[in-house]
Amino acid sequence: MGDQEHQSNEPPIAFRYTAELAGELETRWQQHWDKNNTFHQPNPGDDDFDSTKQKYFCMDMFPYPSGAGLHVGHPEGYTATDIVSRYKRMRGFNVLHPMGWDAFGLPAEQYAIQTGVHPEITTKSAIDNFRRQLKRFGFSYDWSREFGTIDEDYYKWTQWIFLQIYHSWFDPEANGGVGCARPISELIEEFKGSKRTVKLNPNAAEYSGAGDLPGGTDAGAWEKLDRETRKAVVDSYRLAYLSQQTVNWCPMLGTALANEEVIDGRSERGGHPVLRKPLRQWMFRITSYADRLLTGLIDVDWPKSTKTQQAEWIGRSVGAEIDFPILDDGEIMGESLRVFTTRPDTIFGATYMVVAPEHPLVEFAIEACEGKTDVGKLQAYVELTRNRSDVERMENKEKTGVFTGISVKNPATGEPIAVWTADYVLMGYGTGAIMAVPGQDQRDWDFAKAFDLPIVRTVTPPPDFDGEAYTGEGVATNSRFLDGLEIEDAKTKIIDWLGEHHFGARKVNYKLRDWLFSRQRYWGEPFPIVFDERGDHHAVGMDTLPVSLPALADYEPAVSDEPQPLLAKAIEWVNTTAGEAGVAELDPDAKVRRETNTMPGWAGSCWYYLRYCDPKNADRLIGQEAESYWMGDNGVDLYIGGNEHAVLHLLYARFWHMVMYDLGIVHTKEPFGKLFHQGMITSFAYQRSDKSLVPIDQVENRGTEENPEFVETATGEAVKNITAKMSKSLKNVINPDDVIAEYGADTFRLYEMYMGPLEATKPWNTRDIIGLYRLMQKIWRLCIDEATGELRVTQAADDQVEKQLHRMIAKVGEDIDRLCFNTAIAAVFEFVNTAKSLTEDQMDRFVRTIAPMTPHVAEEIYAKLARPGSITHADWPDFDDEMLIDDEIEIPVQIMGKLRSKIYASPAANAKELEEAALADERIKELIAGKTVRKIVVVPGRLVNIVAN
RNA sequence: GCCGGAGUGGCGGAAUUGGUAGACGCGGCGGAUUCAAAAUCCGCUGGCCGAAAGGUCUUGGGGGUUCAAGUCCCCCCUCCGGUACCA
Repeated sequence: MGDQEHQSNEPPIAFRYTAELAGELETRWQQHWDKNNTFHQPNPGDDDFDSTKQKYFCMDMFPYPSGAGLHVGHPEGYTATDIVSRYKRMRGFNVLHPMGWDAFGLPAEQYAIQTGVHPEITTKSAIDNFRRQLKRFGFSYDWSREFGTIDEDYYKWTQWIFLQIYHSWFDPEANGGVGCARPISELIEEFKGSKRTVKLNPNAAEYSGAGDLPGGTDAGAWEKLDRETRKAVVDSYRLAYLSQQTVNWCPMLGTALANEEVIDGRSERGGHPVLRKPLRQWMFRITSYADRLLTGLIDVDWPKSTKTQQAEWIGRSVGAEIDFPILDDGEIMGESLRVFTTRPDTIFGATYMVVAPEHPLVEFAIEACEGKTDVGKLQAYVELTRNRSDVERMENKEKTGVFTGISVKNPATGEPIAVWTADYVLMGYGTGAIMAVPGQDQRDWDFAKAFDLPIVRTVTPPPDFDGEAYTGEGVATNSRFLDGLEIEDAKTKIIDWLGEHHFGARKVNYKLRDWLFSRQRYWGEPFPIVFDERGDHHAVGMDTLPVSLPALADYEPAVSDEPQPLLAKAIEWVNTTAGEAGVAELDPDAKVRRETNTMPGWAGSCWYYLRYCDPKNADRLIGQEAESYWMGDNGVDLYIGGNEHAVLHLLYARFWHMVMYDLGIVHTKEPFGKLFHQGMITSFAYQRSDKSLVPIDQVENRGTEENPEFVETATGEAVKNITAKMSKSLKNVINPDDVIAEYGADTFRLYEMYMGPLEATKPWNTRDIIGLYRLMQKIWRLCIDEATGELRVTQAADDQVEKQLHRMIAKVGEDIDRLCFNTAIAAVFEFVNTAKSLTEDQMDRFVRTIAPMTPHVAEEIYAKLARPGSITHADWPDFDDEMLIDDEIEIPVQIMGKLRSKIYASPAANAKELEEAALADERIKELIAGKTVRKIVVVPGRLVNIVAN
């Protein structure tokens, strides 16, 4: 405080690199870039488009513009893509580096409920704030391509894509069995022309396993069918379909959620409890693409962990479906219970069956098995499990169940076995029924023990095995004709046997479920669908898009057990005519009601990368020329974002892309050629001994700087200094605006890139920022006279500096290519620490090298050097390979692998020369005296190792 | 439980292909400058032994392969992320 008096006595250094100076030059250049459209990238077909250049599509995961503004996590990935984009421009690429807004979503709607302010108003002001903050970082986005998912021009095409999916079906035989989406009109033509058997889609999830196929599986000739049956058949093929089904209902959010959005029985957003409730919903037949979604992962350059996560979510498993004939008083009655198993080889050990409580056979048993089992108990069990939430199910894994009274015949042993129901079998996977093999499955073992059911081992465990169920390798036993076979051979043999006797066949199953696409919220894209008076759905006409979201008087969800979508409140909007809605197949005056569900937040993010390529196109979602150029061979060349999207967004977007690929809208098989996840930025936090966390302002250090002793102020309890997620409640959130005000944007960019590897989780440490601020000052002082603000140029080039400059250029370029920004910055440190003065030409190359990382200061010095145009479009400096080689290098000499001496030699010295030089070294001579040299390993240019004892 | 990733000085981290472990930054110590401080500049900074030269130990722990291991192999521990009654 008092220091200021003294400071004011000093002569001011007018052009020192301070936060004020940084702020001045940064905002000046940001305005300049804005005014001159410096980052504008023309499209193919534009007058100023340079078609000789290769493309580079470099993209961030666009943010949800929250009212809280940018978090320090946002600029981490954004700085990385900005550095790469600027670098690639300088390397002569046409760079597509866009930004937009993922702007539909719950927070704005929740806020609207509280305040009555329309979400559009709050969202738009949040966008303005985000844009202001991003511009303050100097990111080189082509802002002319900016859009939000809430823009009508944009969601018009989101709705359009929905209709493309709605109007399509998946032909699994197409493309030699790979499968392909085709227009639904082609399917109908094939039905009409009798080129295809008219039947319900055998792969339709809404029908499978339940045995409730209306009109049977084979419907007969198309002409003879009534309207309802035709419709049921066609809808069973559509890639977008309506289904009355049990959904994940979240009462707190007032909406149903996709499986991917439910984590441990709670909502992914907010962590609210999720219940199971039947609801009529729009679904996407993403399961048709399970195999392509899986195999497509092989060729993309994505983090291994992300590929694994998606692969596991898809959950392919190979096994067999086996029919167990249902017995009526010991006689086969014609119906069978079908199960899926990955271990058909263990069928001789299948001593009982289990079906899920929702399985139709249980319903049948309740009606038909009076006297064979306690039907009341059975019914009570079904009731109990239905009301049990997922959270409860996960917490309590004790095996429970009831005998259904039904028996089936084990086709392998011929023995009758009992059918039980238990909630450890899930209706949603396989056929909702299993053959229980307690000898080889721990869950079945636990159940068998709990209910005293027989256990037969069919794989011989090792002699020292002392566990319960044995799941390891071994040979079959107690399995008649399989005995002695290894598991894989036994599987093949039993599947063949089952096939011959018509008991079953090989089958591939997936964990992936169809994608629930309806939400009962307001702030989302309306569906381009109407319902006629019979309740049948119709697509609105393409030329009536967009179906605009109507304003509402209030956004409060109706409190009701029967969920009611909010849009139902917009009565005038809901009720329209077929003519208005552009439904050609109905009479124009026919009354129709609009779909009142909205699309989930994922819809807009499923295809935004395509719109960036051609954001203003009014006629198509993307022009052909733009698509072909920007998507190129690889799709998006670099896509950076958080790994929280490893499954959700990245799986959904791939699915939409694949459908669009099949329909000829895009030409690459995958949307994102290279994907990278930036790590989380954490913060320091304090933890009590019970592992609970204490807000940062309730802790004090009662020790010293070197030996800190942190205690909670209120209680005096010792707390541990740890790193944890930044959160409001811990008061350890860093606001990027504050950091920029204190140090400038270039320093901020450098700091986040220097913290560590881009992918690593790293703690924010304000103490460390100063080092990067000092680097900025050193860069500035190296080029600018702090007293005059003029360039500081020397005439005579220093050889050593010249050499270092070449090295830095080589290192920085190489490190940017491999996204190792921390080591690139270390190379800049090394250069600046060595170089005391630069020639004009050296300075020019120096600032071009640092320009991708610190664009403002680089642009300022470049302008002072009076170079024409923006440094943005300057060429990346060349370096000379010759300059990277030293005249003489240090070669370590080891004896028995331990460093004993160093010799100096030409980097070109061969093995013989190095060996001689090493043996001639005084210290080495001394150390090997009296020993026998057994071997000398020489790695030219690296080291000499003498094996002597 | 299963799947992925990680564990290196006081702290963040480097070591790209098995070849000098600790680049670079922070912090710390010492010095120059200053009436003094800030800022800046210079030097030192993994532990232990030693006055020094040097020696010795050291990349979570234990074993192994190799002339040579932070890096490869086997076993174990800890932390982070994902996932889970998926048959």
